[in-house]
Amino acid sequence: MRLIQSHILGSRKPRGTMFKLSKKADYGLIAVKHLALHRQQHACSASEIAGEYGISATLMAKVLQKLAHRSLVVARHGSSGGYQLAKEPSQISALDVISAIDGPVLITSCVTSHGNCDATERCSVKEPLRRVNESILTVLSTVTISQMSEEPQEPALVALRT
Amino acid sequence: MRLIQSHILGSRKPRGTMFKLSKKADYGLIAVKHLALHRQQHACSASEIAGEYGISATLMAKVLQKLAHRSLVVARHGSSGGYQLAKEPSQISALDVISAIDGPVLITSCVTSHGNCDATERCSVKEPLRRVNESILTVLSTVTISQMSEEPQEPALVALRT
DNA sequence: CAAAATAAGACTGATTCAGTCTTACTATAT
DNA sequence: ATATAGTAAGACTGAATCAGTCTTATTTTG
Repeated sequence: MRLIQSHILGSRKPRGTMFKLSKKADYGLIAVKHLALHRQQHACSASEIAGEYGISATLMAKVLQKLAHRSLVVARHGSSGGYQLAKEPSQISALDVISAIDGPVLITSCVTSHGNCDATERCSVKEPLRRVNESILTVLSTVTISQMSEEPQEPALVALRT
Repeated sequence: MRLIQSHILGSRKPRGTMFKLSKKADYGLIAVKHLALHRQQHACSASEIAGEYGISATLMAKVLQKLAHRSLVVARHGSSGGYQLAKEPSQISALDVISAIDGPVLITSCVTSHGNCDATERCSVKEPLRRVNESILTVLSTVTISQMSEEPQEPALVALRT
């Protein structure tokens, strides 16, 4: 017998749409925000954070490992160890967290980091989509962890190249 | 023996990231842009458009069917039939096309159209992500098909609620 | 009536994602 | 020193989704 639905957030559900954060990226944001709130206190262990939000401890550990790899958090081994933010919450963007876990944010496979399509170039929407992609990157990099810990404030303006 | 790599754009490749348009949505944008360019001329058949970009005809047909369902294009049956845009290219946004094919654009499962998470609400990032989601919707709805058929112009400004 | 087109749905293989498990390593605290 | 509590890392599994195909029916023109 295998445990199918093991924690609150549940197993995979019908997606309903593309354009979605992976759950791991989601968990990463939760973890980083948690660390931001408990900053200056003790280091938080993966299990501690996981328990707080009803997420599997080992899964949260994996997420935090990736964040540590990208130097967004620092890990302290041993008992009473755990994770702490490596930077100020205002210096960490949502994009930092998401791309640390899921890799680069690209809305199409055409828009690679080198700018070339993965196939013969008859595709006519590559360039327009590249501009859309940049706008989304701008949005994600504008939102910081410290902002995510506050209430809504002044709307910022993001340039959208059309 | 089965034909594995049947058309130019190729079969599935490692994704490398979340936050990506489905290929069908991509094909939808290509098709709509094509129809915009050949506007006022004859109706374009699915096979005609598919052939132009090296995409499977039946697959392109399915994409166009979804677009017709959402009244973005109109279908004409019979020989010398095909598809035509139902609106002006300036009245069709990238968001229209993408959501017609993939469903509503939601960056997390938490951010449903009803605004409530699919699980117990300990999630602390739901509200910030909802605001990010809105910004992305704004970006996508700002880009029109007519803009995608032009060269880059003036940057537009999109409000980002932080 | 035949040809060419759309319409719609079932089906398949590949891929990816979420989550688990296991093993090894490391540092703290008593 | 040694037990303990933690991180580190990778293999593994089941489920879900996606891309694409195939088949059958329907509609319209010529």
